Amino acid sequence: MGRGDGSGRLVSPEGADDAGTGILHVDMDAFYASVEQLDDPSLRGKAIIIGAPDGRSVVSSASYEARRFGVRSAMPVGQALRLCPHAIVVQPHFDRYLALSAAVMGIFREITPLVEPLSIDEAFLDVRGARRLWGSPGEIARMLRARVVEETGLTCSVGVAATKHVAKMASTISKPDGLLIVAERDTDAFLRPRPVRALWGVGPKTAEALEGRGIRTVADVLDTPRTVLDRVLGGAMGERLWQLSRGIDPRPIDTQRVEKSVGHEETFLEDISDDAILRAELRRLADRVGARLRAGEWESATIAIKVRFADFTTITRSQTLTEPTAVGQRIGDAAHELFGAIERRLPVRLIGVRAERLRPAGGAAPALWDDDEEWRRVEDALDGAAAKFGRGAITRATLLGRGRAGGALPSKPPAPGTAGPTQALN
DNA sequence: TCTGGGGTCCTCGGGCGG
DNA sequence: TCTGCCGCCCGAGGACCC
Repeated sequence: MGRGDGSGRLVSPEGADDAGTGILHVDMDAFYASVEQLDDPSLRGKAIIIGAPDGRSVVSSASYEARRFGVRSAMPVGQALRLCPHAIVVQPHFDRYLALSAAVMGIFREITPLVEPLSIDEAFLDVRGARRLWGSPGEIARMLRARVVEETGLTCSVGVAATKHVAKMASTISKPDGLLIVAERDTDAFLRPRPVRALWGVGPKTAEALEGRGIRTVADVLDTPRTVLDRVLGGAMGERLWQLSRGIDPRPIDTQRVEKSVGHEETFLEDISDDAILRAELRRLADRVGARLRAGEWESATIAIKVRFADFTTITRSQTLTEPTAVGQRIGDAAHELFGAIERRLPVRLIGVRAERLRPAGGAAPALWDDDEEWRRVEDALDGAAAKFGRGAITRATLLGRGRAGGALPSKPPAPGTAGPTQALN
């Protein structure tokens, strides 16, 4: 989501040169806030902040009326309200955002199949193959903006360029409700005056490191030898910056991005020292992670936990399992083991569980277990049956007492501690 | 002022095997 | 058999993005 306040906006005039372009970056304007204003007319034209009202919440999105007062995403809600005391805090409605996101992505896919969603509210489109059908990239961008506002009531900003990186920079500069086309031949002139902070991957720390050496704009980067960039930023980042500042970005539109990890974390309303509460929370998070893995038909080979202490220091610990799993119980066991090895000197502010190194569930079975209550019932049945008959005697019928679709039974019982429907029944 | 939750990618250091 | 080198994997932490 864009973080600007809309000042210093640049847009292209009708009929602007779009030679050599073909990549669009579409970014919805203040997406969550705009959806709330769409659904509740009494909020229109007002400063609104999307966030939970509790003490430790941050701003997820803010209307442009609030941004004018300096309110930004990721800012603590308390701070935002000091900057803009009349702002209305609205609780997020993620289901609604997802539905509108799906509608918008649907419009994109009617224009070209080459759509790469980047997040809930933005996507790259490759329209180079759609010219004959819809016109030039500039014409397609204008049509797309009109369709989005007609069909959803929401506005978006679009950058049109020869590469993903320049298209993204262009959409950011055109916000809100704008269109900026950067013809291929104008790329260098477009990039040169931009601050280094505008380059993809340059955040506060990298910008500080660069500015400490007098590198403030893209033009400065162009004047800096590659060896210096490598020394300051490391090889990978040095190369990326060197290329992006020259408008080099060969990344194609990736329509098939796969998840690499899934996790859940939670910041407590108050810091917690009680071991039992923290362990119970780890179990709860592990169950949610397991449910997500099963829903996506994934297994995870590595479980990681994250602990943030009262002083905001944050540590992570991870463990590679002997067998990949999607079972909440097993994930929770690993999380407890990792947690037990941590030296705790301070109360805990945040705790999280993440499953990494995902792979498709072994051989697999669709996610049979789509809610945790059912899963617990099955776990209980499994434990009960194992105690009574031994694990080797467990069958699907023993567990469920009714028929369900699924694969063959395992040839041997699962190892203790790894038993669960995903392994036991596939 | 007091810092969410979901992620990705990169770097660095240590262990290990050839 | 010992040592050094190299590549690879793993774990931890940090920066960044929305």
